[in-house]
Amino acid sequence: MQDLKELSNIKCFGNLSKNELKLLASIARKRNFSKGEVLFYEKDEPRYLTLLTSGTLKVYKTDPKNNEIILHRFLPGTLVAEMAVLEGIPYPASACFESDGSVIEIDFIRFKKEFLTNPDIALNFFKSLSRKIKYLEDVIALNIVLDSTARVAKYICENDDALGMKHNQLSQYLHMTPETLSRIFKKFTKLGFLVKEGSNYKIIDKESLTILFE
Amino acid sequence: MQDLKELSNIKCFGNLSKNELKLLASIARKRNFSKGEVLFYEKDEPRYLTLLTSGTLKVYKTDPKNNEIILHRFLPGTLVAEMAVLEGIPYPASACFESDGSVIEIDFIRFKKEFLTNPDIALNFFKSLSRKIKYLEDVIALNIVLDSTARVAKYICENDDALGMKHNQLSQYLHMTPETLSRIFKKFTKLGFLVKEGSNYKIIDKESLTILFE
DNA sequence: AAACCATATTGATATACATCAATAATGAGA
DNA sequence: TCTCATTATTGATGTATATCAATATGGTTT
Repeated sequence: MQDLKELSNIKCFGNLSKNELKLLASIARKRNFSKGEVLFYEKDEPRYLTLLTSGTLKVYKTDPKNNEIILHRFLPGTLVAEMAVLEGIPYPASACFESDGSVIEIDFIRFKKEFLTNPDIALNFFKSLSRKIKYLEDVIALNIVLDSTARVAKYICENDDALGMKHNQLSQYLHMTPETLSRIFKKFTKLGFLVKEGSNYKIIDKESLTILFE
Repeated sequence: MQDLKELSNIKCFGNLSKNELKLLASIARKRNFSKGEVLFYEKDEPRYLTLLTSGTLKVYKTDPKNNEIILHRFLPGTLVAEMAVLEGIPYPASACFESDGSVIEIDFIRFKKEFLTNPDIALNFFKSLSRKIKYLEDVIALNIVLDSTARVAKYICENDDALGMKHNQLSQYLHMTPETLSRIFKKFTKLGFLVKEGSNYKIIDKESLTILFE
C-alpha cells in the first residue's frame, strides 16, 4: 500500500508520524468491493484488521427464518469488527457492501507487535470500541422503547440520507415492514411534517418530528 | 487498598506481577453498596475505573415515560462502563445495585500513565470491551427477532438464576410485562417443559425449550 | 410511446402483546 | 396463627404492527 493519506484519514491513525505511517502501509493492502459483495460471513476467522475507506457497509445477523437483522451501518473512516480480530474469535455477524466500496486490510500479527504497544494508538482503539458500545446501547434503547412512528421520525431527522434510501432498505434498518413505513410517511405528510418532491420526501417541519421521539 | 487477591481476580489484571499489583492497589480503593443504591447516573462524569467485585449491577436507561430499559446486567469480576472513563465522556446510562455489593475504584489518570502503556493490559482491556460489544449485538438480535416466548425460553435456559428471580424483575430484563411472563410460564408448564416446585419453577425439559429459540 | 419491471401504496385481516381490572397466592411481621 | 402487603395469576379488551393480496406508480428499455 502506498497512499499514506488514506491511512492518516482513519481516526485511529490521525496522530501517527510519517515513519509510523510508512511502517503501517508496509503491512497493509487495499481491496475493492462492488455493491452487494460480502466482506465476511458470521463465523469466519478474522485475519486482518479492517478499515472501511469508501462505500457503506452493513453488519447483520441472519435469524432462523433467514431474515437479516441489521446491527450496524458503517460509513467510511471507521474500523470494522476490530474486536473479532483483537480477541481472535470468529466474526459474530456478517458484513456486506451496500454500495461499491473499499477497505484497507492490515496484518494483525504484525500490527499488534508494532503498534499496540503505542499508548496513543491503544487509546484511540479504545475510543473506537467505546463509540461502538455507546452506539449499540442507543440502538437497544431506541428499538425497545420507541414505536415505529418514533423510530422513523428519529431516523429521518438524524440521518440526512434516510429519505433518499429505498423503502425496502430503510424499513429493514428500522426493523419494520415497508408497508408500515409507507403508512407512516403518509401520516407525516398529512400532518404537514413531510412533502413529496418528485419521487422523494422532504422534511418541512423537523421540530414537530423531533417532538415525537424526545 | 490492601487485598491484592481481589484485584488479581479481575480478568484484566490476572497476569500482573506482584509489584504491579501493589502499585495498582496503591491507586485503588474499595466501596460498598446496599441493594438499590446507585453507582452512577446517566450523564455523570466518570473519574474512576470501576471494577465490580461483588453483587449484581444493572445498567439501564430511562425513557421519556420513566420506564427503565435494561441494557446490561453485570456479575462480579468485570469492568463497568470502562469506555466512559477511557473516552472522558459522561456515562451514557445509569447503574444501580440489584443486591448488596462492592466495587473497586481506580484513579484513572494514574492508571493510564502507569498501566495502559502495558500491551498485555491494553489487550485485556480490548477483550473486555469486545465481549461487551458481542453481548450487545446478541441483545439486539435477541430482542428484535425473538418473540416473548422464545426470549423467555432462551433466558431461562442460559441463566441459572433466572427462575429464582421475581417475575417483576425478570420480565423487565426480557422487555415484557409480568402478565405476559406469567402466561408464558403457564404455557410452558402445560407443555411439560417446567414444573412448579414450591413457589419456584424448575426446568424439566430443556431440550424442548431450546428448540423454541434455535 | 408502449411494455415491462421493480417499488410503493393501500386495504382487509390476523396476531402478539400491552393494558386495565379483579382475584389469588405468598411471605413477613405481630 | 392471623393480618397485611407484596407479588403472581387470570380474564377481558385495546392497539400496534405483521401479513397477505391487490393495485398503483415510477423508472427503464425497446
